[in-house]
Amino acid sequence: MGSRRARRCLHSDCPLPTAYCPMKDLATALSAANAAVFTELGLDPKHADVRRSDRPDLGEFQANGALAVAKAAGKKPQEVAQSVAAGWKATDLAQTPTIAGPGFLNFTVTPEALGKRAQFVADDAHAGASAVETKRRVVVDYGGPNVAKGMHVGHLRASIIGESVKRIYRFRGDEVWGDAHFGDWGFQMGLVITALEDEIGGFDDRAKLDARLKALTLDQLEAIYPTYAKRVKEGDIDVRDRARKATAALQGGSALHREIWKAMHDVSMAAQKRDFASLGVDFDLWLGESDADPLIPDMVKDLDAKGLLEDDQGARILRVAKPGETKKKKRDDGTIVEVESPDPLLVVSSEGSAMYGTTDLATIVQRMRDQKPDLILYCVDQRQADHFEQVYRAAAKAGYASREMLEHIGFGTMNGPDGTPFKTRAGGVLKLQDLIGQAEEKARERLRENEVDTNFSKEEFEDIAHKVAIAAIKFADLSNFRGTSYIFDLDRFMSFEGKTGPYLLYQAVRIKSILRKAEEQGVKPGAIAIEHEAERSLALALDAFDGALRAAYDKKAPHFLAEHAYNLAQAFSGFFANCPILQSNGAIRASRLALAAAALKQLTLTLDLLGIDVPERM
RNA sequence: GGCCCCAUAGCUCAACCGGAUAGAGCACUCGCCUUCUAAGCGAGCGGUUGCAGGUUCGAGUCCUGCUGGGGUCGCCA
Repeated sequence: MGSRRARRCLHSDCPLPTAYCPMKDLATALSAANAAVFTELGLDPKHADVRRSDRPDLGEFQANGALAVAKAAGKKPQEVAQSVAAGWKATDLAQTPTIAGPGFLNFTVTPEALGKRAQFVADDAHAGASAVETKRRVVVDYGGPNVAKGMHVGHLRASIIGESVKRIYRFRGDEVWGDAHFGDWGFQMGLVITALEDEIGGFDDRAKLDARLKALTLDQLEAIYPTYAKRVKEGDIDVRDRARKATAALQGGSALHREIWKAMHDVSMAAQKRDFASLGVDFDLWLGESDADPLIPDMVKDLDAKGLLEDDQGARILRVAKPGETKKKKRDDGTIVEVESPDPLLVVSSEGSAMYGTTDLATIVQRMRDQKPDLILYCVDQRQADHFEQVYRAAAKAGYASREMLEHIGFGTMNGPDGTPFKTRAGGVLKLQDLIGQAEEKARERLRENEVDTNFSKEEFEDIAHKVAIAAIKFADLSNFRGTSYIFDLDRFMSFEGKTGPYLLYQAVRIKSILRKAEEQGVKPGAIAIEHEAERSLALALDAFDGALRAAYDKKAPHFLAEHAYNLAQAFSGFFANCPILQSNGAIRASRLALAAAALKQLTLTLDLLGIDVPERM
């Protein structure tokens, strides 16, 4: 099981399968069978889709295409539904559908089909998940740490969502590179270099500079940057101009500036790697904006040769608006003018330096050269949507990449209880490590209260606390649709009750405990048979994994998988409460044990796709 | 001011191509540990989907207008 060849469903082209092929999820199999009936009746099979029902009291699956088709065929929905129902042949998949309301078809699958499907999930290395039909090469750009800023809560979403998207794409068979894309090349670098210059009174004293660079820490960079950024923001022209010149010097190749930059880069990189590791986030490429820098001169020449650049107020710009695309814009003096929209991409600043759009464009060139991707996903704050639109259009105009293969996976902000972007009580930015620390402390408290099976070693205790903390933080984030902002409330996420990360870990750990005991008692899993209502619910939950995975993949939205993980955990919990495993005997015990093992495998896998690790005990 | 996003139960969030009685969790009320981890399970309570129109067999979902909130509008990223 598990090889690519073996994963192909032999019935995928079969018009009316005579036997249910468990490689397909039940909704897909029912849809195929229903489509065959539609075709036989001369109805458009695209309306034959069957999905999980909103009305479990009437059936487990539903098809409502009869209503849509009836309109096109000029028939009554009820009549269409009746002819479809009459056209259904009894198979081992489902019984003839029942008709309800204006023409809804309701299906109930057979216990045999459910058992076969659950058995497939149990035996399958991918726990019932399908692979993509055509593999693509995909770069996922996420995380976006900044050299001059430590990781704080603002980086959480980019890291958490991007990591999950990367895992989802890879799991379905694409070739995927995650790239951290460090913010290590823009104006900010000139700014911190200028700040350092002020601090040590110039760069003339070589020994002094060396000593300072040697002692440099990320904490210091973090302290310097906001101070100077604030000065510029508040109108300090002198600092701004010096920082711009320093930026241009760095990018122009000044050895001194590069040396200072490197010291800052290295100290920051080391600290960021620790933070990412603690979050369970890993990259295949630890590249940054600076790595695209060598490509910029040739790229600018190329853009120029293609006649795409224009001089404008001392800068060089690339227009990306199509004819007629304009917007009204309010100027500082209050007058309203009509300008092109989107704004042009600023390629070379009046100071001669590269802007972040320039770097992003050059990074596309770089990726097309090195990874040759079919798709590049940018997991970045929604507020940068306009910026990416500019860059993508510029890339398309220059012929570097098609517009379709560049996609911004935007997400909303993480807000505090007051609904504004998250701050600490003191009004500052909460560091990532402090946040994780707070979550871990809550986990420790709960672990101490629990007293179950508590002969944890110090190491295991800390490991569990960490895993619970990360699970709480990540699941809270990923259970919201990424596009909207959400309110960060650590107490709620760590409440250990309800729809939380810890709940999911708890369910997984309970299954592990049973499997350990089964092992000790020499009980082996056996053929799955679905009899009890709770077994049925669990099998249906296991079947739903692939649909959730495909939705998460297509929409680049991990919350579909978060939802699935919760549904599965709940279905297992109901099964656990109603269907004794080790207390039962014979074939029933073997079947239930196999179901439990399948649930654990799929739950662990789903959580892994969300970037969440499961401890052995808790 | 232009453009984009959002508004769903007291709170935090779901709802796939427009489908049936809009779902979860928290909070609140009640029941369940002699039984594989009670961080659990079951039941109840809770809704004019911001407002007003429109499209249609059918609208939380699509269209128009309005109200409220957020974001954004070239030399930061």
